[in-house]
Amino acid sequence: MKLYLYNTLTKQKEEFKPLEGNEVRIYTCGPTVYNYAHIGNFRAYIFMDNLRRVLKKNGYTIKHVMNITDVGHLESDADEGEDKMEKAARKEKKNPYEIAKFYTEAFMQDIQKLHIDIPEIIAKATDHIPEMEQYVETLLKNGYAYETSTAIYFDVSKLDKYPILSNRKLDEQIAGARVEVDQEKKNPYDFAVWIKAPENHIMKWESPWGLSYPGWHLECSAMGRKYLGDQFDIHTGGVDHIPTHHENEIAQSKGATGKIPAKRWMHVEFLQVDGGKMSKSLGNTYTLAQLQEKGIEPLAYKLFCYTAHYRTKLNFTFAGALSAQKALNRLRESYIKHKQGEEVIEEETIQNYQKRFMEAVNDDLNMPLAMGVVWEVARNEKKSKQYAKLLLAFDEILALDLKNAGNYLQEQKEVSFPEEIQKLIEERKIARQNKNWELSDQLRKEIEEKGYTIKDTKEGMTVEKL
RNA sequence: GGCGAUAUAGCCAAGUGGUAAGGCACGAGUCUGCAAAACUCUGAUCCCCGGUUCGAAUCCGGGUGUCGCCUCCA
Repeated sequence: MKLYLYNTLTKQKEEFKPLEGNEVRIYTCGPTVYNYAHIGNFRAYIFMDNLRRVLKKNGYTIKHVMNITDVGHLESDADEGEDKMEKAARKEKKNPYEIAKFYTEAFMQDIQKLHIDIPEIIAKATDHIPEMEQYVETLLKNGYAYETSTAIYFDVSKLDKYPILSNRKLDEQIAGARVEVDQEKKNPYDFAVWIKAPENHIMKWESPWGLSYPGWHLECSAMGRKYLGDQFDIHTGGVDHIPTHHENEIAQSKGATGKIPAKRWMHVEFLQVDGGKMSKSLGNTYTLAQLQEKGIEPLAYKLFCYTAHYRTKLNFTFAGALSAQKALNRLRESYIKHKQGEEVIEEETIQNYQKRFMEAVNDDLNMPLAMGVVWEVARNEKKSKQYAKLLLAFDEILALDLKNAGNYLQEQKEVSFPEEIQKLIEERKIARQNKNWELSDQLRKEIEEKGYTIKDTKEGMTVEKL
């Protein structure tokens, strides 16, 4: 079956073929570890995981690099402002390395909660300073960079075309630019690849240009090249990377190797919150922990992401996430029922579902369409072990940990109750045995008012915390 | 101001020329002492105007609305 993926570079879906053999080389722009990652960030990593899994399902092997930015990401693309790492360090009164370590670990834990596979290679920027330094030297040697009193700048005027990912017209942009242009820059859009460290800068390294630190774009170029070569298959990131970060990565690569580093560029659209933009100032950059506090599992958030295609904006609301949570539990229950089912389904029917599912995910990762197939199988009135198995096969891509569905449902039921509630439950059991419905209903009301929900089933009463 | 998206039932969202997937919510029914849960059933002609076509949600032109980017963010 053919696999189609959209390419930002050509603005169209293209049939996917690896550059070399059966191996797909991917680079993903990872987190800047100066704070907890928020659900918007995770939309991008869920996408990354979907991509990996779809490629694997199509029989490819993967060599995937994700960077951890622990230095050099300034507050502004205009090469000014503080380094984010140092700013966070000052705020938390720690050193930048402690900050990086702490938030990298937090990030990795969140990734695991979401059942996102960790890429084969995790590359920390601070572990690759020599490679970056070398990259700068290459750029200088090739005539694509120049030194000023404050930095080494990339000279965009040396390129045949800049920018190439977006349609910005630079002249018009400059007129409205709100940033001061560094007088030493040759062109307003030249960007710093290597920055000379001011006195009070904490993270800095000895180099031919004095104590300095790398520019943000440089790390991805240098590490991508080190692990994946001059040109690799796919480069992923968020749409916000298009106009600056990826544009500049391409510029750097053209300067150093003469090539565009990736054949294909894939970008995830933004997550919005309550119909508008997500930002720290609005206080709506929720973390996974904050979702969990409201009873939304990380995997429910993942399922929520599957309601929209990755190239469209997705509007997050708590109501929407809550319904995803319900849907997730329902999916788990459906799976369990199929697992216990005895119906025999024709192999052709199974294969047909399989085919429709694969066609959906192979069409530029159309998860909403794929979920349509998943639900058809899950809610099929014929309960069959074959369907259970099929759902597990789908889950190799969805990664909702369906095989442990029973455990999740069990956990939700096995919360321990305070003594007070326990007592009410027992009283109600007795009332029901005596068919004292009035008392039973009254007790149920009491229990529900204290935040629990009761279900009377054939097997007995179950109580869950809301 | 420039650039770019998008507009499908109450909400989320597939569908890119042939009589509108799916999820959530609502309503009805089955079940239940009652309820909840579960299960079954039920709903839209696709922002507006014009054009192309035997035929358009789907193509073209023009409006309008919303959102994003151009400044840090995935």
